[in-house]
Amino acid sequence: MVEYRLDTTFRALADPTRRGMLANLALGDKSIGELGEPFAMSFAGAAKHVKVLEQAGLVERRKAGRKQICSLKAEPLKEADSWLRQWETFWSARLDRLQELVEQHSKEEPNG
Amino acid sequence: MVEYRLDTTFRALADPTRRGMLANLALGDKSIGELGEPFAMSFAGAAKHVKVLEQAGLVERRKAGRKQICSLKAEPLKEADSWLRQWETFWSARLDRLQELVEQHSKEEPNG
DNA sequence: CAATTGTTAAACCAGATGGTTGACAATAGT
DNA sequence: ACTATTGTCAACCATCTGGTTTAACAATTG
Repeated sequence: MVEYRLDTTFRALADPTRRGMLANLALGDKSIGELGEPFAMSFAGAAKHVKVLEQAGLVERRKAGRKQICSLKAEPLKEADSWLRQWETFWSARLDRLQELVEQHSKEEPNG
Repeated sequence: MVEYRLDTTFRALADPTRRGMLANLALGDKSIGELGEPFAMSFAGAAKHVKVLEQAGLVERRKAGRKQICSLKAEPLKEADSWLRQWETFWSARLDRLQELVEQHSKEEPNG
């Protein structure tokens, strides 16, 4: 369903600069210049990061005069979270024994 | 706290082969050969993916005779999920108006 | 039309990724 | 000891990344 999008979403999130930009956008819309400002980086460099976020569907741009205002689009984050929650049982301590049971079933070689 | 680990975790998840391997591991422990089998890929290629997962702390290996059995470690997934849930309010429809309010506060230029 | 501001695009670089092949090591079975 | 199985490692390749600089384009202001 959204499998193909997980690639770009997770990739976009794999960079601290981009996560920082998202955090910044959470406080309100920002221009590309404003987004890049905290990161001691060239404008073009910041613009590349924004483009990655945009291609992942995490930010949307709209023109406002000569600026382009970026706003957060959380939908892909929701999808990524949905995917991650599939694994909830595996980090839930109460179900550690379930995992052990699964192991018992697939285990073929005895080990000491 | 775990910020540095988010980099490697999200990156590891950004590849469909590796997500597939994780899904496979959820069914029980597997050797590297078994993990690579479904992907029509050289053994060495699969081993590289496993290494990425291992460095992200998502799989753990233990020797069992001449095989090395990989098992799922969900802790980093939990951390990634915790990070994502910070954004829950932004994809929750009920709080769309909150986002609008934030926008109002940071907005400086009127747009038509 | 010119100056300023905001953004895009292109060329370039070092390093990482995803993949291959081939040589090698270690274990299990005969 | 030999062979088959399982895995490691290094070399190699094409492509992507994250970053730079520089130049060009677009829109607003004057």
